[in-house]
Amino acid sequence: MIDDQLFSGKSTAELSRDLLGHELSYQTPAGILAGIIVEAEAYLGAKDSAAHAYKGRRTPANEALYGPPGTIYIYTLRGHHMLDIATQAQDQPEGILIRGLEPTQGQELMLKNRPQKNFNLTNGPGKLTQALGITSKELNLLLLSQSPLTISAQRIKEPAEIAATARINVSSRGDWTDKPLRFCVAHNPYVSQMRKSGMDLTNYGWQV
DNA sequence: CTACGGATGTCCT
DNA sequence: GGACATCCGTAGG
Repeated sequence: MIDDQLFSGKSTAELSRDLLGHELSYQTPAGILAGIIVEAEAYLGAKDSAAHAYKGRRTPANEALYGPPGTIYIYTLRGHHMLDIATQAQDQPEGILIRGLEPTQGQELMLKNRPQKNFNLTNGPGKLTQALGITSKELNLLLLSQSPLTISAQRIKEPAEIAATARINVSSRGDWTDKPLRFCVAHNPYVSQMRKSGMDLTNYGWQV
């Protein structure tokens, strides 16, 4: 995939929404692991009080956000690895956090990496990296196009409905706390914190 | 099935 | 020494 094709000319919020339904795949020596993106959050750089680059904060740890579109940003939070993609031009530190995946390939490997039941396999940002076997910052700062990670250029599935909500575990950040910058496939069971009663177990929230 | 609180590893101040 | 873009087990309805 050409990174520019996927990321050009759109706001980070639009890109987050558009990524739903695309397939993320990871080529490993043991095999290919892949899943459809069902949840993503946008973080809007220096002005966004919930973002790592708020007020232009720039450290070795968040350097990847300042890279060109398609730069992989891996960071750890309380011992878990998070997967982000930088979306805008160099030195414009906006990015997308991938928060939920519906597995499509390599589920046996995922279960080996993360022995958990049902949707618990990949329904959260720390969970999906564990299932994929991303246990280091090895991919940090790489471009998607130069890495074993790829995102399909087209949607594999069409969401029946897209929900936009406040971002998860972002609190007390003024106006930015409640902005609807989290996008997910409504009723898909691999969306984090999805209530059982809200799940569509027939079509998983996709158009039929 | 939901809500809550403790565990947890880095990074930055 | 504090602050986290989290996860899981347990307790209670």
